[in-house]
Amino acid sequence: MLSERRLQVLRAIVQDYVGTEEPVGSKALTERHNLGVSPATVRNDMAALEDEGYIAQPHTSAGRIPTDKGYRLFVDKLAGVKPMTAPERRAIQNFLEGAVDLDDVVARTVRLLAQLTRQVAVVQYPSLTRSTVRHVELLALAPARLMLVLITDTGRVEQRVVDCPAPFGEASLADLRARLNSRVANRRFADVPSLVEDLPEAFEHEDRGTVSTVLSTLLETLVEENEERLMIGGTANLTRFGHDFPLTIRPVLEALEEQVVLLKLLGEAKDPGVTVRIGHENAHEGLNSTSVVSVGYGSGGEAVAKLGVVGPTRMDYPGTMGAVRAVARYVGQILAES
Amino acid sequence: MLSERRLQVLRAIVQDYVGTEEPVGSKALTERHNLGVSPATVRNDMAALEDEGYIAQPHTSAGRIPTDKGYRLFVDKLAGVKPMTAPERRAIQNFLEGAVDLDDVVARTVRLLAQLTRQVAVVQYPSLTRSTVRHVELLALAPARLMLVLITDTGRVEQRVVDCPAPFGEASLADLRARLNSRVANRRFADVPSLVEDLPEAFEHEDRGTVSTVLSTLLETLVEENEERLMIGGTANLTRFGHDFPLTIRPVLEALEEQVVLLKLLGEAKDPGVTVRIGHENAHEGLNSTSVVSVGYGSGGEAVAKLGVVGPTRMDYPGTMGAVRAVARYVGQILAES
DNA sequence: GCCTGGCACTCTGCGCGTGCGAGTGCCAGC
DNA sequence: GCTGGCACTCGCACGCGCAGAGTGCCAGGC
Repeated sequence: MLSERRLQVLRAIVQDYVGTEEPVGSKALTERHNLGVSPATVRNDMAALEDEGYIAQPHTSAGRIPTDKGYRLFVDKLAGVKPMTAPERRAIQNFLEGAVDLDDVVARTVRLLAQLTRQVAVVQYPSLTRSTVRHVELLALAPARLMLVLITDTGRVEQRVVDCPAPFGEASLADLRARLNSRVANRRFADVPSLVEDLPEAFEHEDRGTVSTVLSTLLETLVEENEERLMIGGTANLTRFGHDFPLTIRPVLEALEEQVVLLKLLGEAKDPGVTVRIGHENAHEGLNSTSVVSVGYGSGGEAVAKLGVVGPTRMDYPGTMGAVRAVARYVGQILAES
Repeated sequence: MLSERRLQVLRAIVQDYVGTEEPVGSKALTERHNLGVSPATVRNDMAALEDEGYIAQPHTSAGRIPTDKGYRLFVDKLAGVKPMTAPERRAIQNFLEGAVDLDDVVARTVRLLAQLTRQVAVVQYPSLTRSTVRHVELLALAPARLMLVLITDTGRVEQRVVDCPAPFGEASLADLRARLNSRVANRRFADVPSLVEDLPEAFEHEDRGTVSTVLSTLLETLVEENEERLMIGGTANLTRFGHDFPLTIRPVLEALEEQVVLLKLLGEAKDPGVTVRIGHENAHEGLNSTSVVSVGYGSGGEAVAKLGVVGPTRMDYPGTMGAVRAVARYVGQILAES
């Protein structure tokens, strides 16, 4: 177990390194933070911290920089979440309130996050699985061809073309439309399967095939995961990453283009609160020198999707966590209102 | 007017520079291209080309590199469009045919373009203004609140909530829905306004306000320009841009995040064929050291949207133009089929 | 026992001077 | 109008030395 002072030394190292981007030495530490001890003492502590793997030297006779493990300890034990100031919160709220539709909400959120954190922002569209159905619409495109349109409470619209096994009359269509809506409107997606299970039985024998097809298409749409979309922004902030450019940002840009990778990344965060994954904790190789700060957000109490930022492991964790948390909270509010 | 040989020298310079990324000197030129003359002669030609502003020296006693003006001449007079090979064309077709919906088509197109050209790809979603209406659907959300859903032939779905001035009965709704569709289905957006103009007159006086409101919402949706979306990809290719990194790519990344800028950029290309805008020809400052190769594409004979790539002015123009043209052609085919 | 000041050592980064090579411009000759 | 030759100009890579920052260790003091 590390002594209290050593933890303070680690905290000071992280703070200084994040601020200056340069390895920090014992002397500079004692000057900037009043630790109440001399550089020599700090050096001993640093040696101990290095033995434990919390900090490292880029090369002999340079200052120390935190390791992933060091950042982890910092985030878990040494730093809180820095709350946004009141003016900041107002600005967030104002900016998000101007949104006109779901796309706009997401777009604004991305922009906002990128600006606040000066990092790359990733926002997942509100996912289907947790939301509720606002309306289901059925249109006849042809006698044996329907279009199914699903409208969710978060304003998302999904459409699917359904090829029917047999022609489906206008009357049956109206009937199905009405029955469907009376059963599933304002119900949660998760509840839909059991609610529509017995619907085919209410129809004439010749229509049952079509009804079943429509229902299974509907259920497929509900669970469809690969339709999960996300938006990213602030990639220009990658240019502030480091000095050794191309090598560092190339894999990051590549990873950011893989929606799958990003969705997995956000999905991994199970915590109800803000989740931080540091450096090698990220499964994807290209992101081994980045940290991901993410959190769920939702229109009610429940999380329907995630958002977060990707930045260098050397980032301002308290500030970033604060910004991410605040933005998530306000997006949730906006979604609940609309 | 430049002599034939001088044009050849310019062409050789462009080709070599694009290949090597290094200023090209007179000796190297005569070695790689058999111009039939000595380096000294080439030097005279180069001096002339420099006087005319087609090439420049980064510094005294270095080789020459083409200027924007030089590239312009090269593109206009000296280079054709390099057609794709048969296997390449097949690969494009196969890749695009796997798409399941519009989003997927666009996503695949972006990927493909980025891979083929090894540059940043930009694809605009098929725009509304040129396409036709497949179906208009009206749903009652509340007695005086409707949802208008517009489905286009390119598979795009737009929805709007309409607040009515007065409650609108189920019968009137069905009536309006039927009339609307019989008039506008399969008609081009541009024709819709004149086709629905007199619709309110067919309704009872008390419903006319609502009908007008619905119609104006529909028309707004049709012309809505800010709803134009686009997708970009291949930003990782920016890392191959040059040596002087952060400075060069930062503004480019920033520009790429401004949808407005990109839409304008693509919109500027008026030509029916492939359009090339080189360096300072791009209005946006951040793109002054890039070239944009773009072309319209569409499901029928007509262009409904644009796509293109953004890359360094030092790019393989014939190859890029060929790839862009080929991809546009096949996307058009795919859209027409679906 | 822990902290402290001192000291010798190590390593990086930077400025400077040098030599090399690539490329040019010009000129006289064919 | 083309060619070969020649002197000249730069930029760049390399090597050197120096200063500065930082460390580890040790002996002494609270």
